[in-house]
Amino acid sequence: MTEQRDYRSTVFLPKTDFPMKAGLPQKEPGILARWQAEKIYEKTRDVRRGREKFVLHDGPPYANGDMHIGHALNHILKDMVVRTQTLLGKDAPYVPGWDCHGLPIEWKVEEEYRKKKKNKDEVPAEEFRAECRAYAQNWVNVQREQLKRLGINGDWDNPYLTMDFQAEATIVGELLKFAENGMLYRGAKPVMWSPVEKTALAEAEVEYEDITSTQIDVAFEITESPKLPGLVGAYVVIWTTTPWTIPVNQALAYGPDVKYVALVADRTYIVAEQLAEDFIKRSGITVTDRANWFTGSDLEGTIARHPMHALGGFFAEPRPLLAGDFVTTESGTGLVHMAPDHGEDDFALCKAHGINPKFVVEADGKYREDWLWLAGQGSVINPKFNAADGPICSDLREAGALLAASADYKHSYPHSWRSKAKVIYRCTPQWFVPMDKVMTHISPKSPADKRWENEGGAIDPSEENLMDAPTLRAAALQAIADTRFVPDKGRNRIGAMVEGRPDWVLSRQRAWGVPITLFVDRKTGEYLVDEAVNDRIRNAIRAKGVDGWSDEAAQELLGNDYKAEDYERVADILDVWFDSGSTHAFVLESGRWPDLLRPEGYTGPKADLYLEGSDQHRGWFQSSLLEACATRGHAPYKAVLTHGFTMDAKGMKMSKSLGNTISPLKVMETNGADIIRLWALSVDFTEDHRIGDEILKGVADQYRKLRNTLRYLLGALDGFSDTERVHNVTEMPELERYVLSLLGQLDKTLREAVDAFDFNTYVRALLDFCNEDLSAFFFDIRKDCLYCDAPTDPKRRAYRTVLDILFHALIRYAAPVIVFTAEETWGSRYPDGGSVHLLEWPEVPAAEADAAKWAELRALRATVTEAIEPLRREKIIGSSLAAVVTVPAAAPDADLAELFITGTVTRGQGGDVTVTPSTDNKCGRCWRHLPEVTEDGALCDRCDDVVEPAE
RNA sequence: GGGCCGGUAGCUCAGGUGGUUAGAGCGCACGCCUGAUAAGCGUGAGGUCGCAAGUUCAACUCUUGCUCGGCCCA
Repeated sequence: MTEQRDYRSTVFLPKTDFPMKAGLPQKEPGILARWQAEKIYEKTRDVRRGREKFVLHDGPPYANGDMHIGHALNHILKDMVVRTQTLLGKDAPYVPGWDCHGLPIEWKVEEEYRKKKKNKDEVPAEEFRAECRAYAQNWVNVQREQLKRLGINGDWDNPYLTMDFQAEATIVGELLKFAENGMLYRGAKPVMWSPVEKTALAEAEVEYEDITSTQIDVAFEITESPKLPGLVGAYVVIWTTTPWTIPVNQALAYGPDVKYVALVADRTYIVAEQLAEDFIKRSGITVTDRANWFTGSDLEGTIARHPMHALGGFFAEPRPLLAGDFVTTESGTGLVHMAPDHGEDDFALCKAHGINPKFVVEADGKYREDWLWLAGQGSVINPKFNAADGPICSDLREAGALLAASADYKHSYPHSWRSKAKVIYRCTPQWFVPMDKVMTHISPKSPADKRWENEGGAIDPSEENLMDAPTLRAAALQAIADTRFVPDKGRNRIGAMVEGRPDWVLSRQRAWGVPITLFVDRKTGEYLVDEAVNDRIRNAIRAKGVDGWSDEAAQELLGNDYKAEDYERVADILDVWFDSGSTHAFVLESGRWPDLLRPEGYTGPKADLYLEGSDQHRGWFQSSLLEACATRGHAPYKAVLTHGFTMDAKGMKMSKSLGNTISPLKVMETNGADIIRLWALSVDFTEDHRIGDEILKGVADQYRKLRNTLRYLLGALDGFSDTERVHNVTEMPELERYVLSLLGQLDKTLREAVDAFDFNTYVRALLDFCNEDLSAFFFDIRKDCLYCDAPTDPKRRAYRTVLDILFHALIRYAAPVIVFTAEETWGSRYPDGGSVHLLEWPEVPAAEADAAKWAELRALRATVTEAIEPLRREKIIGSSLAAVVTVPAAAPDADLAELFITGTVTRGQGGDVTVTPSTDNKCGRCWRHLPEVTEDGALCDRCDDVVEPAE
């Protein structure tokens, strides 16, 4: 036996400096710094200038606190949209923004005051607002750095802030459009009011908590009853958990279909039959007789008197019994006391009967100084005030009207999200946007227009009234119908909300926000609509921000035609949702970001896409929709994409108190931004989804597989140049053509996924292709070719050509997902090749392959590998190359030994696959077992040809 | 309490209009290779499709109830 030679040095192994271990947390900041230095965002704009636009309009996060997992998910999705659209060749600018006004910031600043023992009410409003501005700006800066770190490509140097003077002026301008078009009215309605903050609250600013309240039963004596005269002198019993509303009672309500009974005890009491036993238990009365069963409608026209009627005045007025559909027999007495000041049902029912609110409870929760009962007392949310031994109950008891009182009623009750204090319904003058007023300034689509749009089809009868009456509600519903929703269920959700929502309460009695810049005529109560005045207002805000609206400036703003003393300057500020609802106006239309502008003559929605969490159906999607429909007649967006919420590993909501939060900042520190990105784009974001250690570990594994595919490509392509390229696909081996056809399929799948914003499918298809078709199949089979064939061999050249095509395709597909790794990979192959993120979607060469034949071959391949396994187990063979395989004669025509990575393959008579150990000697270079090899360690013919000329 | 949405292997996800032994990737176990090497390849074990009724010849797929979770609202 001749001496065995080591042929390792003659084998063409992959060669690359690209490390297997990523070290993302260390590497990413460096790549980021380079992008910033090279102004990658501006470069992206430059290379796409003039192309078809795709405008994703950023929904502004609130400038308060660190980035959390929700921000990360949202921005990664946005970045993916922008990057994939850019990859497709579109000009897709991204201008990030922040929501800066509002109560939470105001509260933080006030909190700091309290720490410094400073009294907020003594600080001038302008100074206070300046501190709010600084506070917001600080968090904008913090979040901006955190979002940049995620690899989000945007115009970070020029974000939009709702507190920019330009923004504030535009918001005021939008408000004045509402005013000019009669889309504002001042009304009184019970609104959620926090006596602690002394302000009305938005629904989003209220949270519900379980509390225990005092429940009381109160008797109202009947003085008149036209249908049931026998009831005069009897007492109707009402039940309430808010004793403090009794001093503002103005009526009583019964259920017209509810069955009532008169309980004879010391006096006669009227309650719902079904609730009688509960009442008897609570009050402890001894019932001697039950008489007079009747239905609620028999109470029509009945009048009672207030228990405190002896006080005279308001309390001596009659209390009518009114029919209310909302009265149920689930709890209480089946009779409800009505205080239109303090309940929505109460307000509506009383209004329908001409009973108006009295505005008795003041902003701080105390009764008015001139009120006959409990004047100046309160606060009404104080438990002691409402307690069984509190002033209300004591007075009622003394008047003989208190039948029961106990502090044991558990229920869910609204609280302010900031102060955690109880809130109340309170009637106050507020500014509203009417949902159901016909908008004469929005020209309705004529039936003819509509028919034209429907391509000659008939008019949908359900839409006919929408055309006739373009109320804000109707216009919004039409806009919803015109908008693409991804996923489609979002349409359903926002549609139901808009259909049922009440008028929009715009006013807030706070300091940090955009003013409702209206002058109200003190005599007529009408607000002033004057183009010249409005111009001055807009200019003042543009110059000075919200501080431009002040008493000092009033006369100047009004000009010479009006006297300031004749007008009330409205001091309320706007609901912050109006701010964010107007972002489309000051971001997409202002021209401050020229990249966002649409070409001359463009009409319709300015944004292609809004993309936010599903909670924004009630928030930004809706406020933007209403704002735009009222001012422009259509939605500001063509499509709305919503994502679900991120839960912990068990699917439970994350909360600080549970300690199950996962900070994206921490994940970036330990795993890297590309890992969070891959996570966000792997999960089904249209639903709620999870994150946790195990999940992140899984994502990191997927990342490693993908990274290694890229690393292999880099190594295998070492030294590849155009001279080696095989230009004609038809000259390539069938396997290469097959893989190219698979790449073509992948390309199609990915394009469709981009169009559908289905990033889960996108990432999965990409990873599966890398793992299954490349690593476990193509690369494995061609290992021998790459390592051992001569560099000039046509097969090897074709293989490397396809690897090059794959590299250029995959690096582009992967770039929007793992933005840092893609850049690292690209730079590793093309150190002077610029950024991978400026490239366009790859052109994949068309390649034909017999799909059915290849499916058969791959199935056969699986059978063969399976058949080899027993021999391995019994240690008969190790490498599959040492296996000799017999396959059915009908097996497709192909180089089977090559495909199976085995020794010789022969076709047998039967349909079975059999495997035996090879008796051939093993080539010392390529390790294949071939008959021509004279002894183990000698060369096969191919290797001999390759090695000899080189020596 | 109401509206809407969801619950398929350890993890992430596929499973048009109901139809044979419910799939993939990863992970895991075991093995191979030692020339992608803190890599690569193979084989295998994992699921009463949240639970319970019902409709049907037949349900992961339809209906109802329950349960768990989520968003929004009260």
